[in-house]
Amino acid sequence: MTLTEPWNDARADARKRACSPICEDGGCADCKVRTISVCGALEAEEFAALEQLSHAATFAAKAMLFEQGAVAGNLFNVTEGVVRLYKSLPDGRRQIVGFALAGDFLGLALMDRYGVTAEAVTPVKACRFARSAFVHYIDDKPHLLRRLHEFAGHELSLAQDQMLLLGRRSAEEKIAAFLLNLQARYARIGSSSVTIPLPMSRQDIADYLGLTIETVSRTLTKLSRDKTILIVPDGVRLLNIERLDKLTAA
Amino acid sequence: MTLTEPWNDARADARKRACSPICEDGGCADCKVRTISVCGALEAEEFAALEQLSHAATFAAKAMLFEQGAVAGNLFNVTEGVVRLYKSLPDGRRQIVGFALAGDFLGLALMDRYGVTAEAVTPVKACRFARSAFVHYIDDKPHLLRRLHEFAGHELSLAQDQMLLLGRRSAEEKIAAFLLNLQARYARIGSSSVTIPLPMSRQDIADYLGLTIETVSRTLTKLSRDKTILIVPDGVRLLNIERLDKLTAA
DNA sequence: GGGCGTCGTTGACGCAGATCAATGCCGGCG
DNA sequence: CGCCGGCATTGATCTGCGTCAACGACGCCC
Repeated sequence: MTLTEPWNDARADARKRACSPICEDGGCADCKVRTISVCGALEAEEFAALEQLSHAATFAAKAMLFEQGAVAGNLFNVTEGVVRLYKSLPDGRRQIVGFALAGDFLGLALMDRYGVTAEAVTPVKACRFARSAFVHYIDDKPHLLRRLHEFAGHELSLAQDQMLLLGRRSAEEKIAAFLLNLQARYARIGSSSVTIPLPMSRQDIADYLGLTIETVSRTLTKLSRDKTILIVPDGVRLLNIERLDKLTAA
Repeated sequence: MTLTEPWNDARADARKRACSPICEDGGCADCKVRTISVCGALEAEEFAALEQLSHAATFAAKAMLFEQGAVAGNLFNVTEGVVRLYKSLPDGRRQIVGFALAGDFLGLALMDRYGVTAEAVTPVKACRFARSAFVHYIDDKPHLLRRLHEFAGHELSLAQDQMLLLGRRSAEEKIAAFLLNLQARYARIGSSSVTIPLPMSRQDIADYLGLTIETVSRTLTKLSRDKTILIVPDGVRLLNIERLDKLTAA
C-alpha cells in the first residue's frame, strides 16, 4: 500500500517538522524517514523510536523492491526517486496501480504477502523497516493504528477513482487527469510548478492508464498541438501543463 | 469500504458461530449482525456489545443507503440483498466499484465522508451502526483495529485486481472473471452452486466492468452459444456457469 | 567515430467494442 | 384486456484506440 494522501493545510506545519532529517543519532546516519503521510500523529519520541527501526536502502533504476506474492518482510518509505507498483497477467499484460514518490510508504497494508510488485523507475533511496519490528512497534499505539487505517481508507478511495478513470474515461481524459494528478503530488512534496518531469516511460504511463504507448504518444502530441500542454524543449519527459486545468471537469 | 475478504478455513467455525442471530436480547430484535468479515477477532461479549450499537434497517430496491461526499454518519452490515457501490462523473458516466452481498460491511474505512454512493439493487436488509458509537467502541480494542486494517489492505488488493481487469482485459475476460468471482462469493455466504443469480441489471454489470449493456448482452449470448455458460430457462438473471472455469487463466 | 539497442513519434490500417436503432418480453396498471 | 414503460437482445454501422511498421533521436560501448 502506498500512502500519499490525505493532506490538509492544518497538518502542513507538523509535516514540515516531520520531514526534516530525524536519523542523526539513530542506527543509520543517512536514512531520513520522510513520514509525510503519518507524521501528523507522531510525537517526537515516537519519531525517534520509529527511525531506530529503519535502515537506509538504495535501488538502481529497474531494481525490484519487492515482488507480488512474496512474503512481506519489509516496509519502505521512499525518500528519493520514483517507484512503480504493478500487477501482471501471465501473458505479460501489466497494470500499474500507482507510482510512489518521495514521502510515500510502501507496504503499510501490513499484509502477509505483497499484493503488487514494486520496481524503481529512477534510482531510488528509501528507508526500510522490518515488518515484524514495525508491527511490534505500532501494536500498542491505537492512535497510530487509527491513523494507518484512515490512510488505508483514503488509499482505497484513490483506487476507486482510478477504476472510474480506467473504466469510463477517454484516452485524452486519462492523460489529462494523470498529468494534473502528478502535478498536485509534486506540489505537495515541495516542487510546486506548472512544469513537471515525467520520470516514467511512455510504456509506464500506458500501463497505468490502460492504453498503449502509441496512444499515449499521440495524445500528448495532440494536447501540445492544441496548446493545452507544452513539451518543454530538450526534454520529452518534461512538460508544462499551464493550461491543462481547462480539461479538469472532475 | 466493503469487506468481503479474506476467508480461510481456519476461521470457518468462528464464522459459523458468529453468523447466528445475536440480537435476541439487544436493542433490535430482528437485527442480525452478520459479522462474517470480522468475527474471527470477536469475543462473545464483544459481539454482544457491538450488536447493542446496531439498529435494523430495510431499503427498497433503488433506495440509497448513503451518497458519495456526504458526511459518513453510519456503517452498515448487509444481511440480505445486494447493494451497488459507485462513483459518478458529472456527465452521468458511472463506475460501479463493487457489489455488497449479505455479510459485507459498508463504511468500515471510517472516513469522514463516504467515498462512494451505495444503492440497493434488490430490497436490502442491513444493520446500521452510528459511526461515532462504532468508533468509540473499537477505539481501545487494538486487535480489532488491526483486524480492520487487515481488511482494508485486502480490500485495496481487490480494488487493484479490478484495475487490472478494467485496464487490461477483454470484454469476454471481464465477464468470465465477474461470473466466477460472483460464484465464489455466493459460495462463501452459503449458497454454493454452479447456478447463480444475477440480481443486478445488465447496466449494472456494464458499469462494473467498464463496458456497455450491448456488449455485456452479446458476450453472455456468445458464452452460452459456446456452451461455456448456460442461461437457465425462465431467467435472464440466472446462469449456470459449470464450464466457465476453462476461462479462468488468472 | 560507428554500430546498436532503447525510446518516442508518426502513419496506415484493422478491429473490439461503442453507438444507433429496431424488436421482443414482461410486469404493472387503468 | 390492452396499453405502456423498463429491460434485454440483436443487427447494422461507426470509431477510438490497438496493431503493425517505419523512422529519427539519443546514449552507450567498442
